Amino acid sequence: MARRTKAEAAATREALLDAAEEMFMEHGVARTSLEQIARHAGMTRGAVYWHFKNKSDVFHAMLERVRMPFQDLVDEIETLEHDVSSLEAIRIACLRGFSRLEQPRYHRVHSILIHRCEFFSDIDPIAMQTEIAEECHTSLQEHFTLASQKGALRSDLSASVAADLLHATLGGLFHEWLRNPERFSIRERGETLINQLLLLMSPPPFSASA
Amino acid sequence: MARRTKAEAAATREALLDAAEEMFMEHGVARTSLEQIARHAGMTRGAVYWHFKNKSDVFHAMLERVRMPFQDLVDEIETLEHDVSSLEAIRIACLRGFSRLEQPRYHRVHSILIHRCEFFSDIDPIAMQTEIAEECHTSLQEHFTLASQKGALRSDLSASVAADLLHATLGGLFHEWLRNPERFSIRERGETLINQLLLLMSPPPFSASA
DNA sequence: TTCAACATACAATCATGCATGTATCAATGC
DNA sequence: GCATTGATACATGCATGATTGTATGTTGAA
Repeated sequence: MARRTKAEAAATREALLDAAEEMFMEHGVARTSLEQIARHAGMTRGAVYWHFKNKSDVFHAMLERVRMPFQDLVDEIETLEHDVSSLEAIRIACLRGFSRLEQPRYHRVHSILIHRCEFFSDIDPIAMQTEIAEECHTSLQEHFTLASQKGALRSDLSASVAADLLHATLGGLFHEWLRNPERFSIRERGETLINQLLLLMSPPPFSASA
Repeated sequence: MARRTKAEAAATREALLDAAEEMFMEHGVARTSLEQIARHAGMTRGAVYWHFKNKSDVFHAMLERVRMPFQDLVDEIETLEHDVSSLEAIRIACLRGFSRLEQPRYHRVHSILIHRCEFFSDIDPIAMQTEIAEECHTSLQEHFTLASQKGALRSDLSASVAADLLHATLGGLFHEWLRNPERFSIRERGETLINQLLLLMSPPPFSASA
């Protein structure tokens, strides 16, 4: 085989990334060779080196296919429905996030990023995780601050601590689920936990808060 | 050099494990060769292959040096001080755990387990993480059940959900800290979060609970 | 006819496992 | 008390296999 049409070339690129996903997932990034990826996609290493610089480049490209900033999830909701409270927006954004995570591709790539790769050459998964976490944390911070100003938080709970708490809970749930996704649905347990936590954070129904 | 005394041999074994810790931490498990470990300990691969079967064996031995079941932390407290409430025991156990994590060796080994190793040959870090997490979760479950029976929980909060919540929070905090340990003290932020969360979980001071 | 999109071939680098050395400690015999 | 001996605690050397990067083919589309 040789020169294909542009569309075909793009298709093999995607196929290579699909293959990389599956092999990374199954054997880990370090123990997956470019040969394995190529063969699993029905190609040779030549194709890989044509489309990508090296393994790191494949990895980056793979990650690029799944990005979901937390803020985007919130924005989406706020443009969709205008009159939701701050806490409710956060709540729904979390649920949306859970749903996305259960999609195979998102699930797999995050699992690879968290559990199946060490840093190698010019890739630093910790930095990537940090970036994702930070974006989420900042967004939570802002929305809890807003919620606090609106009196939607218990008076003995600061916006900052509330953000830290929810962020930690989300992170913990995320990791717990990624470790053994078949044990429970992150949508279901996630909803339970978030509902409960936000309920605990809300001001008591009949009590004058400061 | 050749045959040393037993004590000396044991010392080189420890030195090899120390070296392994540092190299794993710095370069990741997969990218660390036994040669590197040996050299960093001032030995050759001969010493490594004498004391250990292979890299997996080194890894296992390294992990064996840091074990801290959550239940042990609780037991320790309950034998130390008798009349602490269930929630208070949980609280103190968490704080103890945070303190241990800040010790360099615990910190390093957990960081390696979480961030610096993929599965390889007969080692499955995910299974190990699961084991640790499960032990902690079970223990929390029991203690929250006890607390609930004693009326130490809000009436609208089940022991099961409470355990899940705290467990998720602990896990999230743990991962967040491990990612960037220099950003904050897990003891300090941990204490703040746990205090706040347990406070939210406690029954309101003047209100008849069912 | 040219160049994009691959396949193939090749050299070089490592890491691993084992086989084999070797020096010293410790026990034993005398 | 001392020589002998055997096993211990390593060091060294070698063969093997796996991967990587690149250089060089090859074919079909435009």
